[in-house]
Amino acid sequence: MNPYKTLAEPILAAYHGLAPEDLDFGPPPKLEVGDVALRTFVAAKKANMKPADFAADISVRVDFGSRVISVTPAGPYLNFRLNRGVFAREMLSAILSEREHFGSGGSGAGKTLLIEHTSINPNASPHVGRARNAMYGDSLTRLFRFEGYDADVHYYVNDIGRQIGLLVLHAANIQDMVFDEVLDAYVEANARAERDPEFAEKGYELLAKMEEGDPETAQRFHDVTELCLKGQLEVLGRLGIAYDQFDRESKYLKDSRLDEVLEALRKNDAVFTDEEDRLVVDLSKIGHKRDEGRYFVLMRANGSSMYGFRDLAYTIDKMEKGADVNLWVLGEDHKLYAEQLTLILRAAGKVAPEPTYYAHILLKEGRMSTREGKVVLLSDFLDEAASRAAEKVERQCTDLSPEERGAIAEKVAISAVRFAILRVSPNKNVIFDWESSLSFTGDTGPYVQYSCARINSILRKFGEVPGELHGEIPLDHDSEWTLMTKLASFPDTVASALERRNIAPIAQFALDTARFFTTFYHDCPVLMAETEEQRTARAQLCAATLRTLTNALGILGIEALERM
RNA sequence: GCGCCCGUAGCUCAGUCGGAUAGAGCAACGGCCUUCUAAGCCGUGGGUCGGGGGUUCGAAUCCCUCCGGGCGCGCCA
Repeated sequence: MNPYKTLAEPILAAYHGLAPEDLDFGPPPKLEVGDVALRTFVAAKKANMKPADFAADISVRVDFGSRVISVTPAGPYLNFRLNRGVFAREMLSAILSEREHFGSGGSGAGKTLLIEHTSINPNASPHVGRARNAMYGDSLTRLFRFEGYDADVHYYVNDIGRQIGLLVLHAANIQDMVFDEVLDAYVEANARAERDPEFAEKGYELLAKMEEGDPETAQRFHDVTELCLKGQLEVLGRLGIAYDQFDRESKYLKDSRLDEVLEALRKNDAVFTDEEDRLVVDLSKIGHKRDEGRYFVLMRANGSSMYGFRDLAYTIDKMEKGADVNLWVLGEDHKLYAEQLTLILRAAGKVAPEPTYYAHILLKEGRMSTREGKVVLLSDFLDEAASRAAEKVERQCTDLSPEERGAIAEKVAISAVRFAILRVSPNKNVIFDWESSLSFTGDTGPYVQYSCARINSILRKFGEVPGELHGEIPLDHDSEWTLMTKLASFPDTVASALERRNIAPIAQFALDTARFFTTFYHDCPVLMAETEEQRTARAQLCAATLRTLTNALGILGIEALERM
C-alpha cells in the first residue's frame, strides 16, 4: 500500500549493504519538484559517499523501469516523477477492496483490550472536562477495535466515599429528584460540610455505616448513585459513548486479594500504622525515589478504607481477566496516584495497567470543579450545539422532512463537539471556549462531514462505482495525486495513533483529507469529466475518499453524512 | 521546594524517533454561486517556533539553563 516501497527495491539491488529503513522516502516540499522525494543522508553515509554525490549516482546507475518517468537529483535529495496512473491503480484498488477495513493493520486479531475510562463520580451531571476522558477513552476503544482487538470497556462506579455520603445526608428526598437537580444538591452539600464540621463528621459516620454493611444505608447510597449513573449514561450515550461493564466500587470493600497485597508490603517492611492510627504504605521501601508522595494511606483510623485501597482490589480484578492490552484513561492529576498504585502492585508481584493521561480542559477562570459548581455541563454544551446545528439545517436542507433534519442536526452537533475535543493532543490543556468549540466552519467535524455529503451527492448521480481497476488509471492532476497519496497514508496514520495512544492524528488526517478532496472537487469535475475513463476514475477516487473518511470518522465516533 | 506536562501567527491548534522556503482554521481585508451542496473555494496581510547557551553538515524537533502556564506531592475520589 505504501507507494514508495516499490521504489526502494532497485536501489537496494544496486547498492550492497543498504537496508530498506536507510531509504528515507517522503513527500517533496512542492509537487513541481517531484511526486516523491528520497532523502539520502543516511544511505549516503553507509555507502561512504557525500549525500549529493550519492543522489546523483543513484540517478544515473539505477533503472526504475516504467513506474518512474524521471529521477532528478537536487543536492542531497532525489526527486522522482512517477507514472501516476500505475500508482493510482494500486492505491485505489487497495482502498476499494479493503473497504471498512482499509487503514487497519489487523494486528489486533485474536487479541483483547480491556479499557477503563470515564469513571465519573456518580454525584452530578458530567461536565465538559470529564467528557475529554470519555471521548478520548471511547475513541481509543474504537481505534483498537478498528485494528481488530476484541475490546471490553469498563466503567468504575465510585458508589461509596465521602462525596456520596454527604449527598445522601443533604438530599434526604433524593428519590424524588430528577438528575439535573443533583448538581445543585451536591454543591450545597459540600458548602455545608465546609462551614459545618458536625455535618462533615456525620458524612464520615454514614460512610463507616455503609462499609459495615448496614442494609438501609447501602440502599440509600445505591439509590443516589443509580440515579446519577443513569443520568450520566444518557448524556454520554448521546455522544455515542457506551460501556460493556459497570464495576461498583462497593463490591471491592472487603476483598481477600488485598490480604495478599498487605502480606507482600509487610515483607518489604513497607506498611505501618502511623501516630494517628492510620494504615499507611511507605512507598520509599518499594522503589519510590522522592520524598514527595512517599506515603499512601490505605485505611482511616476508624477502619474505613480509602479510595486507593479499594482501587487496588479493583485493578487486580481487571488484570486477572488477562487482556492483552490494559488501558486506563486518567486525567493528569492522577499521574502520581497511578505511579503509587503501580509500585504497590509490583511489590505484590502483580502487573499494573498501562495508564494514558490527558490534560485538563480549563475555563478562563481556571479549572472546572463539580464541587464548586464551576462547570460547563456536557448536556448544556450538547444542547447548544444541537440548537445551533438545527438552525443551520433548517436553512440548508429545505427539501428534507423535519425528522430527517432533526437527525442531521444532532449528528452535526455531536461531530462538532467530539471533533473539537479529540483533535487536540491529549497532553495539552484546552481553554474552553463556546464559540470555537461550536464552530461548524473551518477545521471542524462538520467540515469533514460536509465533504462526505458532497461525495455522496456525486455518487448518487453517478450510480454504481466499479470496484475493479485495470491498467493505468487516468488520474494525473496534481489535486488528484495529492488526495490519493493522502488516502494511501491512512494505514500509517492509524499505526502511529495506536502506538502513541493518541487520537488527534486521526482527526488531523480526516481534516487534511477533506481539504484535499475539496481542492480536487473544485479543480476536477467528476460527472462532467472529459472522457468516460476519467469520469469513472474520478468516481472511484470519490468512493475511495468517502471510504477512507468514513473509517477515520468512525474512529472519532462521528458519522459520515449522506446529506447536510 | 520537589516531580511530571505544556509554551509555534492577534486567537485556537497541526508539525517534535533532526532534513528543502515553519502549516491549517478563526478573526481582518479583496474576489468567486447559469457547472457535481457557498457548512465551500481563491487571494492578501500576519511568525525572534517563550529567552539564552550547546550538540550537528543541518534544530520548532535533541541536551542544559532561565522565564511563563497547567497538574500533583499523608485520613478527596
